[in-house]
Amino acid sequence: MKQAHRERFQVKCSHMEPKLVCVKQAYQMPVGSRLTVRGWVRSRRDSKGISFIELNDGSRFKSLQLVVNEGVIPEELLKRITTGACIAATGELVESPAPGQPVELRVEHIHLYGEADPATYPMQKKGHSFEFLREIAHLRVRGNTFGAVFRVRNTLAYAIHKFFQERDFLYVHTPIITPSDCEGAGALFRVTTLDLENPPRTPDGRIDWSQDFFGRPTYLTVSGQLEAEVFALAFGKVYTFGPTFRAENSNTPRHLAEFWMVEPEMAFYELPDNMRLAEEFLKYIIQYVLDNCREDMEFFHQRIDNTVLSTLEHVATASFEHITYTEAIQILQKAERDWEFPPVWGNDLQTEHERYLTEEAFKKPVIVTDYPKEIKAFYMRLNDDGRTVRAMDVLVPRVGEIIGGSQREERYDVLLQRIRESGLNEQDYWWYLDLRKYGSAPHSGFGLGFERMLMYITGMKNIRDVIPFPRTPGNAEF
RNA sequence: UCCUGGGUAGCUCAAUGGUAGAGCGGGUGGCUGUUAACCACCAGGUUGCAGGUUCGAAUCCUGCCCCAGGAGCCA
Repeated sequence: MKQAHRERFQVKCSHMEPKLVCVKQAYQMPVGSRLTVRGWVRSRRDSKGISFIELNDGSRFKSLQLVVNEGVIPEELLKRITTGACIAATGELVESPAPGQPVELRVEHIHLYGEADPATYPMQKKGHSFEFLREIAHLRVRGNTFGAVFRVRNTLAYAIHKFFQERDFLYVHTPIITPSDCEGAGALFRVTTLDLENPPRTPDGRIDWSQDFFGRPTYLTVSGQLEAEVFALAFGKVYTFGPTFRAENSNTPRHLAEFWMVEPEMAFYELPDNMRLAEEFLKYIIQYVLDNCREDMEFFHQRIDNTVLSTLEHVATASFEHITYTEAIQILQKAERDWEFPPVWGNDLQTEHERYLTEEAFKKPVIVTDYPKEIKAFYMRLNDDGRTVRAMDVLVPRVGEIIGGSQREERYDVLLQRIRESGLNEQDYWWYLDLRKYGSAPHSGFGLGFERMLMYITGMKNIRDVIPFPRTPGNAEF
């Protein structure tokens, strides 16, 4: 009876209009459904009287196997369906007789949207080096690794918004173009409409920036923090999530000239509250990716870094280590190690020091707080000792500093003093100082490098492989 | 920017002063409900660029360009 019912159902199905679905949906459809899927061919394998096409549309890691029996489509068309080609396929979803996939599509019809000449199409079935794939960033996204990277990137971005929105944070869009050198350090990209071949000059021969578009020098932002503080002192809890630009000539696997940063800023938060939020935040977004990108994460675990799943599961549950800078220096000085730079109180922690702390001393994320004021930014709140500031750096294995933050200096006189000490022009910070003059409050915040987080989660070793089109010194292709 | 290593076929690499090769990919044919398929044959090169040394340079020397890793800067 049941069998007869199913046969009748399938006959009925075969007369139904095919349903247009993505590959991810196709795997969830009942056997017997008539479907149309569209995507890009990963590979074609021919046998006597039968061909197998792997079709991927980016909707999930796994491709859908299309089965083409001889004579169903013209031989001439089949030959043009090669790796990289874009097609639509219509057919019936059937159980697969072979291991490797639960279901497959028995093809009735194929439409070829766009061919991909196999003699010149650079993506091969076999693995390529990441260095080579960077040169073809417009095509690398069709491969397994970059498919997984950018699905995880999407999910991570969503998790970040979800975390803050669930906690009543306001998402604020801080400006991309700013007049201020926020950190007081670091090279900026200048924004100008002046004719660089023949710029207007002042009587003493200098470039006359007053004739520039904004009537003053402007730059691409290196941080939205100062503007986020404005919003924190009106909305309480806010965050920014946007592009950030650094013109440093950094050539490392951890630096980009254009990257994305998440910067929460909270009124009434002191440093311990800030630390608690950072830890809760990291655990939440890691757990969200583990729960929602299982298939992609298993790929990273198998092919990229076989410690990635266990590390993330550990981080999502273990508590972070908390130490002060002073304690960190003591630990480093006691360590039996030949340091290239011996740890000395007053000097910044070197990469080798940070890695020792997080990878060897504690083997988990470490939050280091209360750095000497000389090595941190002017806006960080001065401790009562007068020597240290309420800074915090979150260090994680392999990536190093993933979060940098602090409690902000909310006392007008102290902040003014720090601005002057740092050699900054206090007039440039008039509105920032005003925040301390009118209704000031203790407040804190931090910055998370989005791509660094993505490296940590995926195990990818180079930051240029977790952003769609990396901008680094000497490279702005695409 | 500094230090180190590298640049040879579409890709990944070999050839250590003496005829530029292999695997993969590509083409052709064969075989097979295939799974990074398999077998055979074929095509494929300004050895990063410019000079120099040498009878002879992928190989040695000089300069430049590009890539990667480490450092600094930082997220």
